[in-house]
Amino acid sequence: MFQNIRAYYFRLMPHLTEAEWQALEERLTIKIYIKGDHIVKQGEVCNQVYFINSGFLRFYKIIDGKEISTGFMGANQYVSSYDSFLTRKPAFENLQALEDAELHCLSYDDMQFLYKQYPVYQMFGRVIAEQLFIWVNERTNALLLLSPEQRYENMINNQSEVLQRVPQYMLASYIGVTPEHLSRIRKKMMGR
Amino acid sequence: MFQNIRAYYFRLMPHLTEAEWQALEERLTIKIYIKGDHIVKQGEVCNQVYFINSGFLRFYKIIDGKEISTGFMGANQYVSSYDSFLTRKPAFENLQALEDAELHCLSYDDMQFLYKQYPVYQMFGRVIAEQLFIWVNERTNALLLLSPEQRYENMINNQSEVLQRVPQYMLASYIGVTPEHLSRIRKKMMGR
DNA sequence: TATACTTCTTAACATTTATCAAAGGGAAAT
DNA sequence: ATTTCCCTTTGATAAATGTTAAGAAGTATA
Repeated sequence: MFQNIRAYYFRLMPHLTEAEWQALEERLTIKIYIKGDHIVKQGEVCNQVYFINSGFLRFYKIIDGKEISTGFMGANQYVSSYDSFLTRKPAFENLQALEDAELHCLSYDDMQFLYKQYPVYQMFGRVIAEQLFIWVNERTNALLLLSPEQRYENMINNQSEVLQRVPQYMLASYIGVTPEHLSRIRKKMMGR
Repeated sequence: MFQNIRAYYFRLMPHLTEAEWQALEERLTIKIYIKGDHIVKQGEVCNQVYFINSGFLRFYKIIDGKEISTGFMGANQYVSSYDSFLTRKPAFENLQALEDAELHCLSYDDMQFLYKQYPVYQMFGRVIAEQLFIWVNERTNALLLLSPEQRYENMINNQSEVLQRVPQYMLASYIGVTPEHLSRIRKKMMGR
């Protein structure tokens, strides 16, 4: 049932015991979403962290009536409106299934329980937060230091799965340009 | 000697014991930097986390021969080239004292020791990483969703200390525009 | 199949921001 | 007091990106 997420945890924490794992496993729930469904809506507090067993998700928000995609995640990744989850404040973003998805869910209360009862999960929380920090930090640098064209090239080189699964107009807003401009960038890059 | 950082830790972890604190305290070292000094240089691995007891620091990097400031930090803040510290890879950024500074330092090895020996510090590492994530996440959103003018307004409202301590051309690169353009933004905002 | 719908492309034009150059102002040094 | 240096402002021009509108290509739906 939980092979993928189990492998994920044991890879991250090789010394995790079966007892510790079971304390987690018995708190996991499974949710199925179909394409287009919302897992978290802007304005709600996010009460879960999700492990993507299968499917493909995105974060997006509406600004001035326009959709702006802010992240894409596929199978075997952890995902959450983590700032909302941590601060217990309403989420700024929507989390949506771009393809049918099976998620394994852990609630905020259960996670706090695990933190308290099993110190090893403090380490898990630390490593997750560290990875998220590293990831967001890279994204900030890309937005501050690279041109839209360079950001698109980065995606081609490092996130080709996203390119294949996501319509171009979502990509455009993720890169920080209009769909029309991304189209021009692609044309300009054709020769290479 | 270590009142400030001590208060910081106990505020973050009210149940910290004296024994746990002392294990940390005896591993702290003090370093003094004068205005202009580099604490971490681009290309070096960052081996310390720093607590700013006094002074003012910035991160910056050189791109195409131009300086771009990527962060400013003042007293009673934690600071580190944290992605380099975590990944043990060379830092992408320079960390520099903009004013004379006294830093309290903890090495990577000592931190790993504390993580292993005192589980409470796993929680500390988690909370630090979580705070960093929330902070960088906000910055990403500002860069993706706000205009340069709005980003400058944000700094006026939320980081006025930075405005007072940092020359305008450093601010400009932090906001993501040229110094000339920031000057025009300021002119345009004069009326309000 | 026909129709509607969504996405992508293209073009003309508008706006924002960068670049380059020069001048002004203030602080530190002589 | 004068000079020098660094920072900021200003102006003219150029480059990058957004906006609007239209059409093309592909896909789902009746």
